[in-house]
Amino acid sequence: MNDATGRDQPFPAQGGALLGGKLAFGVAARLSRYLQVLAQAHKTGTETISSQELAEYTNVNATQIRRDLSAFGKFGKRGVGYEIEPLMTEIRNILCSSGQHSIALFGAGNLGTAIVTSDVFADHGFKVVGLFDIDQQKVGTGIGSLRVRQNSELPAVMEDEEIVIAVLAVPPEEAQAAADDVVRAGVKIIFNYSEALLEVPREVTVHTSNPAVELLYALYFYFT
Amino acid sequence: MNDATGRDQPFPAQGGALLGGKLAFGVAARLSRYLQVLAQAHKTGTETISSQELAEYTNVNATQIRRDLSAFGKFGKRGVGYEIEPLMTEIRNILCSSGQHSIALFGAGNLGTAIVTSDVFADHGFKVVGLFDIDQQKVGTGIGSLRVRQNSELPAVMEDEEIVIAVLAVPPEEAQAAADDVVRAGVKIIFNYSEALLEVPREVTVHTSNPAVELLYALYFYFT
DNA sequence: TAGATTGTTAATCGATTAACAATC
DNA sequence: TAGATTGTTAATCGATTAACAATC
Repeated sequence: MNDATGRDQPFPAQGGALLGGKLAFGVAARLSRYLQVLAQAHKTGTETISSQELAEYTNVNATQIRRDLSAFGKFGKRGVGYEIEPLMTEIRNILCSSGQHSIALFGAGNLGTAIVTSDVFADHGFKVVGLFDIDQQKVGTGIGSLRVRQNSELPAVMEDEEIVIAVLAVPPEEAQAAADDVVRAGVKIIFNYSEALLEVPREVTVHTSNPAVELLYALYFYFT
Repeated sequence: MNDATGRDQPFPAQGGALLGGKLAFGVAARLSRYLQVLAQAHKTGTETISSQELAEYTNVNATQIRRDLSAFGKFGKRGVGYEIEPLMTEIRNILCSSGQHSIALFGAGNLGTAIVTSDVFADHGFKVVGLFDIDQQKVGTGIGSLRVRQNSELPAVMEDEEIVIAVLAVPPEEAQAAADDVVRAGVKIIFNYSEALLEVPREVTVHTSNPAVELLYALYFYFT
């Protein structure tokens, strides 16, 4: 069977989920969310989960979830659901994210400290390997097992570690300067916790954390 | 002209953006993101913005943006773009979010402190009116102009202030207990900064912050 | 077996995109 | 005017949903 592009596919074609072997944007985003829920359910000792339960936690329709997963194989058991651990492995393989990924964290203030001491990134194989701050008072001090470095030390750290991602936990007025530093050092993905708009070259991807934006439309649906 | 539902609409119907006077989910989400970018651009003193520029910052297609906006009126000037301040007012009206909204913040640790001292919520009219922690050592101390209270004081605070939103900035192992507290007090929207999965009644909406999820699929598109 | 849930189809709806006349 | 950008159309693609046979 051919997909809409008219070419034979290396994987079973399903409603355009795959474009020439590459996942469609939406599918990849949803698979990541499934993985997050699976990881948390796994922590609590749960062993199987149904598409219905996954749907409740991800706000993705249960049929959509079954359809997304069945594009890659028959991972479920009828009448039972999906085994969590094997499914996590499958999704990690599909997303090419089974390994460890090193990240550089900018900002050793309250937010940076909160990030370093939490598991939000660690749970998905992300490890903070460098912590940077422009405040000379903080440079040299330690947070957890990390020593705070100057921003200018990023290139040196990147000689030892392959760093593709930088997380900016700095005040909005410092965000652009930090972004410039990490772009210059060759980082390709920036996660921006500040509300500032960042100017970056086209090949660099910026993801901005936007709690207020999510609350705005949640409120809209609450009030109407 | 009728929309796909076959009923006359109180607003100009545009490709199903409006469902019986209520915005479609996707439209409301995008309008919120436009508002965030407009607010930041406004801060830097910019007065007009083109759909192309908005597209770069929101990762929404420029045609989509023009189409979303033109469903509510002709806000732009051909050859120039959109005036930022009036457009913000229009979008706030569409989203019914022109006023101030009070939020309760749980967790007076590093993350809670970072939130209270930043503008991410304040920029969109959200004001933290109550700060709560279960750590008795912290209760009574002050962060900014706020005094840390016991979780059990939430109902009392809600007698003075209408609080629809709670933000949970607590460790994952405390998140469910905090969620139970806020649900019991009648809060309808929870923003969860922890990675924990929360069990809440059907009428309560949970939004979970998921930086790692966004990085997972950003990495996928970087590696493929 | 009986109950539950997957895998899959088909139909509909919303999002995306290119293109371009209108007009500032 | 010339250049730029909106407002709008039309065509395509992906997401959503209900429904249900297959099967654990």
